[in-house]
Amino acid sequence: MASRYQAPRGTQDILPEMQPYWAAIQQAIVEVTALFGFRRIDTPVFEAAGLFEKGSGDTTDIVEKEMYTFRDRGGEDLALTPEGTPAICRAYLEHGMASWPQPVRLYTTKAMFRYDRPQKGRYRQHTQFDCEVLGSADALVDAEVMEVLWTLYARLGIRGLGVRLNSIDDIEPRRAYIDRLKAYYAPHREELSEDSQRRLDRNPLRLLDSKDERDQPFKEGAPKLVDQLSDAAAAHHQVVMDALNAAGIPFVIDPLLVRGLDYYNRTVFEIVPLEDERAQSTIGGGGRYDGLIPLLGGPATPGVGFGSGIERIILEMQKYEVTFPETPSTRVYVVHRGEGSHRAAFKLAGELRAAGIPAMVGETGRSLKSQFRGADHSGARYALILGEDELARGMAVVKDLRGGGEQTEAPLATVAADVAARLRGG
RNA sequence: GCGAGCGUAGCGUAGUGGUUAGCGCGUCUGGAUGUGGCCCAGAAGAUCGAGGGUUCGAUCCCCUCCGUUCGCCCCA
Repeated sequence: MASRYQAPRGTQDILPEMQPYWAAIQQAIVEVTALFGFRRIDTPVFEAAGLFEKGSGDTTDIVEKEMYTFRDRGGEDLALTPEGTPAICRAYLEHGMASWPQPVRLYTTKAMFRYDRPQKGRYRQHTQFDCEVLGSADALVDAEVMEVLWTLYARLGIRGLGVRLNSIDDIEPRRAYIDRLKAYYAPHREELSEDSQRRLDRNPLRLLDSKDERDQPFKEGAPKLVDQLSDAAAAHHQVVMDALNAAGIPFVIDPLLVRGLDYYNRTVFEIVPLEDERAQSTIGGGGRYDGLIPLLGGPATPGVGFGSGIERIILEMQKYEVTFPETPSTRVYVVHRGEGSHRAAFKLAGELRAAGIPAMVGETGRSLKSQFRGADHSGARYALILGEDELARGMAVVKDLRGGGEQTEAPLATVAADVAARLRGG
């Protein structure tokens, strides 16, 4: 270990070689959101802890087990943002966006923090692309946000994805369903796994999602929410499916898809790599949350949106061997040697940059050989040589680093313009 | 939070209960004193993840911790 310090568990440095992925994704996000009429918003890295306790649900894993909370010097209870939706809803209310033309379409990319056991594709700090549409109850919008993600992934060269879709009805009818579900499982409580016994009390919908052997016998006979939706939710669900079909987005209904946040109603979805056994491979997921803004103290305002993890998007891109050509770190490399050459080299590099040409100067005092190696590694097209001889004559040598390395001379006063012209000419 | 695997220079790796822990890539320097990419040579770079224990002696055995990977939970 090179240092006694290392990046905190579950965090990572994004090194220069990985930056092209981030830049490409950022660029694609800008373009795709523009196609759908979204506007960017940025919210703070931390918020009042209560926003998530109230909004996300204080019995959800994200809030109960994974939230980074702290009390600041003024005694405020704050939390590093664990998920984006409540923060954007808070901003919607705070800035009176209800008086904007509805619906309001917002997106952001920002760091999210969850205190969880790290694995590949699961980090304590990860970056999420988030889209939210506030003020529309239209089922078409549910399909539309899925299409945003679908379009983005396609642009980035990710293939082999599928949408898992479900409807978990509205709050009231869901309550009735949960009662039926509990009634179904109650007689078998003792036969269930410990996890599922806990779920029976805390989050019964999760029972259907159990992977434990002991729970399997009961899953089949359990009532499925999606099969007995309220009329309104069923109609909504049908429109979502129709729209997805119309858009040519393949999906499967997954009656077991529940998602871990309390505020969802009706549509929930995840986008997953089809042939991936990994537990944490979901690259995007979201749903409708008509009850969230009222929960935060706002007026009845429907909403739908999603989050998608940039780190996981990159893993998928790498799986499909999406790569980026190495970009040269400079165009012109100024090699210099001898008494006072550093002044001329520095001045020349400045002239080049003023002309819009990336330029670097070799390390003072290093051998020409070493400086030329640096020029080679930099990917520069031209090396300019300022040695004792050249300076004495007021000249600079221009060496073409491509091909045979042919050299010509030009006056110091005009060499920058000369090289600029040659670069423009190709 | 639970279970399991892994942890040797920047990266990839070899190796052994006991003299200076090897190799490749990369980095730096040089190849008669002003020139890159190939080649050659040399150098730097590792308290063998950290701490403790067993032992005459541990990188190699045991424990704890840290990190990472896989599964569970959950999620992006």
